[in-house]
Order: sequence, then C-alpha cells, then structure tokens
Amino acid sequence: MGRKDLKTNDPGSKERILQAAVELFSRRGYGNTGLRELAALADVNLAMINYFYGSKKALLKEILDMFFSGYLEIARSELLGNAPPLTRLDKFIHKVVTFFSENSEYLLVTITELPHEDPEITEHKALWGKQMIATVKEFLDSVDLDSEIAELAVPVLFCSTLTSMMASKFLFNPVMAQVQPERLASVTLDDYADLVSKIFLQGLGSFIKID
Amino acid sequence: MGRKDLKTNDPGSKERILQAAVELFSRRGYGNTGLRELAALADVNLAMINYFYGSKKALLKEILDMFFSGYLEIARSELLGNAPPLTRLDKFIHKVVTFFSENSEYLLVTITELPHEDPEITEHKALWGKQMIATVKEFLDSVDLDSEIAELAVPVLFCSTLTSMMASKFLFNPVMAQVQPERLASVTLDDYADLVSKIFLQGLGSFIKID
DNA sequence: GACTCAATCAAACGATTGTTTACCCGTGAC
DNA sequence: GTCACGGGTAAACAATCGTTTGATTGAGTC
Repeated sequence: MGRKDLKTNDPGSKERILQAAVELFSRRGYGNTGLRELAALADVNLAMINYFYGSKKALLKEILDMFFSGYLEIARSELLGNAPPLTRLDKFIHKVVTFFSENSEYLLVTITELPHEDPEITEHKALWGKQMIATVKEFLDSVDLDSEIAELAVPVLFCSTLTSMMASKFLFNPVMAQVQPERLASVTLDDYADLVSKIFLQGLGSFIKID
Repeated sequence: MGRKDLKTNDPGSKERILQAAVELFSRRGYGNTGLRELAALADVNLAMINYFYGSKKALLKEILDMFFSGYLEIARSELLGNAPPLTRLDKFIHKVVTFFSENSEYLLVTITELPHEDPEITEHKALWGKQMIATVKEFLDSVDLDSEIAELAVPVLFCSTLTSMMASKFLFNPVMAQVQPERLASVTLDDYADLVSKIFLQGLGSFIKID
C-alpha cells in the first residue's frame, strides 16, 4: 500500500494533532493550551507532536499559514477581475464570510495571536500581510475613488477594516452567544454576509428613513 | 501622612503592577506572560502581585473591567440622545476611536482574550455584553430603519461589526506596521475615525465615481 | 533471516509556572 | 515600650511546562 489510508478516510495521527491544536488554541488560546491536553484530545502520544511538527510554535505557524493562504487565495480570485468594483467586493465579502465560517477556529487562532509580538511568527505574519496588501492595492488602483476618501482608504486600513468587519461575528460569537443566543441564531450566514456587504458598500445611512 | 504620595505622583506598587500587566498581556498575550517577568517590569517583588490582586486571573479581570466600563460609558453618553441618529453615530465613532487609541493596550488584551472560554471570565464578559447590547438596542429602536436591513442588523451583530471596525487599526497595527509603516503613519487618528465613520454611515459605494 | 525506517510509546529531562509561606521593617496607636 | 499592621522580601511549594531520550513495534526490502 503505497499511500496511507486508501479505504478509510479517518485522519492519521498527524492530522488529528493539527485538528486538536486548532480546536484547543481557538478555545483556550495558544499560551493557555498544554501539549499533554492536546495529545489527549488528539489521542496520540505526547512525543508524537514534536515528532511530526518539531515544536509547539511550529504547530501555530502551520495554522496561521493554512488560514492566510486560504484567505489570500480568495482575495486574489475575487478582488481582481473585470467586473464592476462593487460587484467584485460583494462577491468577495460573501466568499470570505463563508470561508471564515467554515474555518472559524483557524480564524480565531489567527486573530487572537495577530497582535502578539513573537520574533519567529512576526515574520510569517508580515509575509502574508505584504501579499494581502499588494492584492488590495491592486484592487484599489482599479477603482476611481473620490479624493476625499482616497487619501484615507490606504490599502493597510482598507484591508484591516474590511477584514475585521467580516470576522466580527466569529470574534464576538462566544460572548454574544451568552448574551442573546436566540437573536444570533435567527440570522443565517448569508444574512450576515448581506449585512456586512450592505453596510460596507452602501452605508447604514442609506437605510434610514427619517433622520 | 494619611494619603500616599502627596507630593510625588509616580504610581505605587499596585498601580505599577497593573501597568506592567496591561503592557505584557497586550504584547505577549495573557497565557504567554509569566508573573516573574511581570514583577520585574513593574519593579516589585513577585509576591506583591498576589498580595494586591489575589491571582493572575484577577489581574486580567481588572483589565477587562476597566476597558468595558470605559467603552460602555461612551456608548451610553453618545449613542443615546436627541440628535439625529447619524450625527450621534458619527460622534460615537470619533469618541470611541480616541478612547481605543488612548487605551490601545487595554483594547488588545480584551479583544485577544474575548473568544477564549474561561468559566470565571466568561461571566464577566457576558455581563458587560448584556449592558452593551441593551444600549445598542435602545439606539436602534430610536432609528427608523428600512425593513430589509432591520431584520439583519440585530443589536448583537450591529455592535460586533461596528466595534470590530473601530478596533481594526489597533488589532492589525503590529502586523501592518511591518508591512507599510510609512502609509500607516501618514494617516492621523482623526483621519482614521473619519474613514470608519464614512464607510459605516455612507458606504464605500458613495465614493466611487465610475462603476 | 537481516536490515531499514517510520511510527509509537513510557519515562524522564530541566526549566518555569502560579501560589504560598515565614520573616523583616517602618510607622502609628495606645 | 509594645502592640498591631500594611508593605516588602527571599525562599520554597507542588504542579505543569515543552522537549528529549531510548526502546519497541510492524510492515517493507533485499
């Protein structure tokens, strides 16, 4: 059997370790997660973690890389093109919200570890950031913006604000689920994407009848 | 001397501990910060941390409480009132951005620890969340929104998206400062608040000349 | 059968974790 | 004087941390 697991598609030890890492890092945080707890959840021996990944930090890097590469791929395929800018943005927002939802644990690990300064990981983050900014800049250059906002909406801020807005539901979910679980459940994922798209593209003001 | 430090206004040990905690928790993360490093930065004995605050987690609670109370205070004073809704929102955004900027370390600690499940702290977060949502709900009830977005913009999502958007600059700052430091520096804090306000209230679409 | 190699394991490594203890010092009360 | 007490300290507590070691398994190669 040249390849592993031809019949069964249950994940091997290496995959189970990464699954457990994503789950625990997103729920407890990277620093608050112990490798023994992780090994127990993945149902592997403690030593297998360093055997497959080398170190705990390498596990985190793997998670960040997988998230960033998926996000960047969507940005490149949806943000650039010939369709009208607003149409491109709307499709981008819907695709990203879906991506964030399907990989919400990866998203949470990435966002919560984003501001922390760690020499090894900061390089990784900066590398992905550069590619992301380059893509956003290419998009913004293809849009004819009013001068009054063109000076403000520099790529770094445009990218930050939009990303944060799309991620907001998943960032606040653990808290909001305790505050108003019924109202949260009444809004589907597509509804949420619509909300983000409408506010970001048309603004809240356009939906106010009397002001 | 009944009160401490009548002449000098340099902070006492208790205050220095909290200052060091905010700095280290925001830079390295709560879980990645050791109390010995914290004590060294605060220039106090290790035992003084538990003497004044009882535990490491209590320090985190203190930080979260201080941030939430300040944020909630602004929401209550700016979101509710008699001025037109959009005027209120614009003032709210500018005040919050200033508040986030002046307390960016508190903001980072709060946001990065927000999604993590910790029985003791989850209650705290939910308590503040309820008060915040109640305030936002009161604001939204005073606005006459189109039905097409009124169903989507439930308080929990409205609060999440706007908060995330206002916090985005500070969340992404550590990364973006490495990507494009010169473009970031060219935008003042007021410019940033204007950008958030314009996009959220008027939408990006209203600034595009040709589509 | 001998050899290889990746996978797995129990056990221990030294270091660091958050927390607590017992002791010390200065000040104010009585 | 001495008693109490809040602030401060060094040292140690048990527990856990990430990582490494050395041995063992089992399937594949020659």
